[in-house]
Amino acid sequence: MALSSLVQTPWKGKAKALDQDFEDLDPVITYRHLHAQNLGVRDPLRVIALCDSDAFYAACEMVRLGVDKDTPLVVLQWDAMIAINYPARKYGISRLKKYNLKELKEKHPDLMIVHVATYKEGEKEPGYWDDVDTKTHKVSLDHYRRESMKIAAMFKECLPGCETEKASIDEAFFDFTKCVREIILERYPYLKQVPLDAPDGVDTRLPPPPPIAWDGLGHVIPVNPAPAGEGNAEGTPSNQEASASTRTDEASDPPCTWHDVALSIGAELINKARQQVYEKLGYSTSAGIARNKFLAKLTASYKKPNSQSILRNAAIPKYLRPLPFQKIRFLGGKLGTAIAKEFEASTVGDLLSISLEEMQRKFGEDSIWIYEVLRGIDRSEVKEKSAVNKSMLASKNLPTPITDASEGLHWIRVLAAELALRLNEARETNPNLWPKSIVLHARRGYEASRSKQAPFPFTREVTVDTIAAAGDKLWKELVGSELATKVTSVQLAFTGVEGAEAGQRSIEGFLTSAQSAKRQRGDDTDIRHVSLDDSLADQGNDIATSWTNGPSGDRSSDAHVPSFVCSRCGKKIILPSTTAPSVYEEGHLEALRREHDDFHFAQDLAKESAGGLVISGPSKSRTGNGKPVSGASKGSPKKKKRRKDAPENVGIEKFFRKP
DNA sequence: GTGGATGAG
DNA sequence: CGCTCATCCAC
Repeated sequence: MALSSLVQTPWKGKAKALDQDFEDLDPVITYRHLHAQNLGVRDPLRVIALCDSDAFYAACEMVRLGVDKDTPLVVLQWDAMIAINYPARKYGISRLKKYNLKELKEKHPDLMIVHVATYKEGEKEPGYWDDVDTKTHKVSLDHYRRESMKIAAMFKECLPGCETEKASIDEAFFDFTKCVREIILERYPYLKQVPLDAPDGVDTRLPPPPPIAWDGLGHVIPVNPAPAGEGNAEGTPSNQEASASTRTDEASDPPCTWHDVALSIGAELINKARQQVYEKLGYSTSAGIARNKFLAKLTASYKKPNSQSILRNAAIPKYLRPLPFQKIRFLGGKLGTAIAKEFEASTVGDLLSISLEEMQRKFGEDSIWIYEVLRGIDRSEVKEKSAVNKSMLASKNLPTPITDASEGLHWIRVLAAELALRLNEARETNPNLWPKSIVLHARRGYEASRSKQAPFPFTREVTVDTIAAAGDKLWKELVGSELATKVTSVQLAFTGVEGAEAGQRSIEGFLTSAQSAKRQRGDDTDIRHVSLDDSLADQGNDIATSWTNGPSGDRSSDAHVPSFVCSRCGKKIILPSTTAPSVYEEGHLEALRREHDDFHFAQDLAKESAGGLVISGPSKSRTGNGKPVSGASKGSPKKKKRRKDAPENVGIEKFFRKP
């Protein structure tokens, strides 16, 4: 019944109000809008894309194994399926169910079943083994992380000048607004000048846009979707990319706008990039193109795999209304559940009757974000993220809880080995990367997990031993002297991982100059060649650490107090005797010396860099644009506190423990 | 800075 | 499901 009132002819008269709940979907676009440089999130020609990799982990394994694209393949982690590629989904295999692998193989002889790579006791690097066992192995996701970086790099290469934000291991956002604007001006040069007879000067509405050839650009989500049960809804195979043209009520679609032109150009751009990624790297992807991030994300899932979809503004109302709102980013968790309960709602349409005031009364000031999102508005920006993750976590769940104290130390060592490998690999491209602190989490039975953390001093050579020693110390603080039993989960993490993020050349040039300067000085503070930890580092996960006296001269004349004198600053460095002796603490003097050396090294770096190299401090993410608060506090909603901005650059000394 | 909670994938 | 990552907040 309401249908007839919705099927109107919006292009008749002023093209306004496509739907009374959704304003702002057909704004007047003027020459001023087109020529403006920084309209940001309010730009009426904004174009955002979200691209994600189809069944990413499974795709990684397919590429690694070089199998045909139609090969059904699943990825296991112990006996759970963590990825199922699309060919395998045709067998009805789903993520949740547990499978008897024998039966599964018998039923589908061509199904490839791959277990993720694992670290194995005694092996230095993760690998693919036949005898995976959760009691002795630890999962490694390194391969996926590396492939993810390759894909991200290729997207950036294919899309120069586009803002990109890697949102997770398998997806990224792109802001095409700027490049699209340039292309529009190139293709339609008559828009460069405001016509002399324009009634309102730069504020004159743009002339009608040219017709859009959607062919090959993806699925254009229909403005008036076919009723459920007929037509090609999701899942129906279709070779045609744009499917709207077969419908009889096509005529009721409103005419295209300049924003639709912009979307179609965005679709061209992402399409080319996706093709490159597929051809060069072998990964199929799905993309969504829309006016903002949350809609782009939603749109990407319209048709998968290996496809892309476009959501015109005009299609937003009917696309959103029936959508279960808990599918929207940030409404999938407790907040979404609370909203569903509070208003007895399940779809976006159910919530459109809730006024902003009521929403805010129940869920706080910030829920204006929710109010807007339900109406297709999202002001969050596509923000370039640092290439390096700020934290690095290695964790292990223990199916059989720890019964012996030594087991905890064993797992810490395995986790430390992984962290060492990962940090050092990251340092290959970002040499002076370091974590501000190290954190150990442990959980007993089903209790909440507890954690302890400590600063992690800068050292150029990060070894298993350095990390394990720090981990062991935290372990003692965490579980104390009481017997470590019933521990069901151990996590070791680096946090505050950062370093120089300036251009690669400047970093390298800088390092070599610093090092050659050092060589010229004839400094002998570099003791890496006699480092105890270095000799141990080659032994993989071996725990054995027998105490050997350092090379002669390592100790001062005082035989009772382990110490040394720095040749650069003359300072006597004494090993603090605050902790009880332990096999894991025997390398401490060496560690201290290296640390002290690294202190000088970094000071040199800081001095010589003066303007060249930027050591970035923690940069605050601004929250003034209506973004959701992801870490919502439980209980009654709190008002958001505006925190003061931290200074952009933090002195390098902050990151060092004073020697 | 520390430790916990929430959310996404 | 197990393993990650990020961000926020009270302390």
